[in-house]
Amino acid sequence: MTLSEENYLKAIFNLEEQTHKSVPTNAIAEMMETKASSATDMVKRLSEKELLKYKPYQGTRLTPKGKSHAVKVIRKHRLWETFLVENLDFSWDEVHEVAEQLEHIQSDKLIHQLDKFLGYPKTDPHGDPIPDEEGNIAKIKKKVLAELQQEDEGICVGVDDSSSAFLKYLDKLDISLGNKIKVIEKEAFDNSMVIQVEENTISISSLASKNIYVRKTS
Amino acid sequence: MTLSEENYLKAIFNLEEQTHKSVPTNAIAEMMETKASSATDMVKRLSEKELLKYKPYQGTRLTPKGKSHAVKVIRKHRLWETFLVENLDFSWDEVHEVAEQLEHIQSDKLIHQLDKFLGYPKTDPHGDPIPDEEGNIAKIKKKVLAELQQEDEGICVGVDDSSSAFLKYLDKLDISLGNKIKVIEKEAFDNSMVIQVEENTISISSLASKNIYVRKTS
DNA sequence: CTTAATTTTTAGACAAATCTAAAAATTTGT
DNA sequence: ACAAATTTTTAGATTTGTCTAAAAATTAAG
Ligand SMILES: [Mn+2]
Ligand SMILES: [Mn+2]
Ligand SMILES: [Mn+2]
Ligand SMILES: [Mn+2]
Repeated sequence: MTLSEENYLKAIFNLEEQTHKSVPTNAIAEMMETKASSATDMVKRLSEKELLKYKPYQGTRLTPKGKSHAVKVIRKHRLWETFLVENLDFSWDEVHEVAEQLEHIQSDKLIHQLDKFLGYPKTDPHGDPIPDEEGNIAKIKKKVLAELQQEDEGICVGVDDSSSAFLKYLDKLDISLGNKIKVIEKEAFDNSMVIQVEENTISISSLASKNIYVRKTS
Repeated sequence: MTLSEENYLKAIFNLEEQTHKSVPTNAIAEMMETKASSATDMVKRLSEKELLKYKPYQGTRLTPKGKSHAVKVIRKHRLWETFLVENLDFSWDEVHEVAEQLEHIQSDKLIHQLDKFLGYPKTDPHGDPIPDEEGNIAKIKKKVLAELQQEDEGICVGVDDSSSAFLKYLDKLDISLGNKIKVIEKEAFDNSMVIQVEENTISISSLASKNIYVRKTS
């Protein structure tokens, strides 16, 4: 399995998770930041290897074999991100690029031992669940902050957009995983919110509140 | 810089260190386990990028730029090997393959932080010096065990052959880095030796004793 | 239902890294 | 010195992954 094949597999897995429908070629190309013709070529190769089912013009779906491989790559990605933050003083907005490389290292022992070294973490630095050795992914109970009503309280458990720009913005507002968040006010006009994060009271836009996940506590 | 280019650079660096002469194409091909024609192609590409000087039929020598890059890859290789042994319970005969992949991960911060995390180790699990951030490689004072005379004593500081087979053999004999070794007897007939390693007395062949490095202490 | 817009595939080209087979240069042996 | 052996390079082919441009299929609109 080549690096490029693994990246496509991961992209297709994520797209399929979102819609639970067969994935259009253009969606793959967009996610991979490549051309549709390249995506077609790759999809044909992966189909040849029985990692996915592909019908021309009908899009693709991963086979169990393809899914299982994609999940392994995601497991590695999230374990490495955890290592970078926990042990090498990376911040959560710096880890993605490096994990994007590390996720392709081939060694069962390495990943097993890394998991052990980290103490079998359940989630990565962005709150995303780390698949276990058998490929099971725990479902994390979460709601978008934007859905909470005035006076509602929750704990920050993840982000939808984990781009460096958004994560840095959250750092500036002192919002991080595990923080207690309370909705003070919701502005109907633009859907912005005034929230209390631990001790601080701040205002955030609708765009931001739609990208923050919380576990409701009240 | 591609993975393959980095592997060639490292191979050429090592060959040049051995002989301090310009490196023949066949030697490169042999070390890379590839064909001479492939080595020629790659050497031309690296020459194009000014990482080495290549004159047809005359062999190649790395430029300072090429050397510096090779040393960076070696630094990464040895830091990762150290991490695997120190933190992930790998044994010294298991690390090479994985480090061979990890050495190509591109991130200055990663390698700087890994070095810090490990406590700035001076040598890797095979006793080889780890180049510092500026590319300086400490010279390790060492002698092959085979050169010691009867009654001489030393400390095991490295191995020449770090193949898995040889390292496992050393494990079986309980020889590891830092062990005190004393020459009890040298057999003129086949150059085998009887040595005392810490508390154990064992006999080793000439081939083995030529692949073990010691720092003489008496 | 037929045309227009969009999506997807095919055709052909290119760079990287490799190979085999053949040609060319260098080194060795007498 | 000259033929033979060895080393090295070239020529041409292959695989992976990508691209552009054009053709084909599907979907949307009037
Ligand atoms: Mn990746
Ligand atoms: Mn993540
Ligand atoms: Mn390598
Ligand atoms: Mn080593």
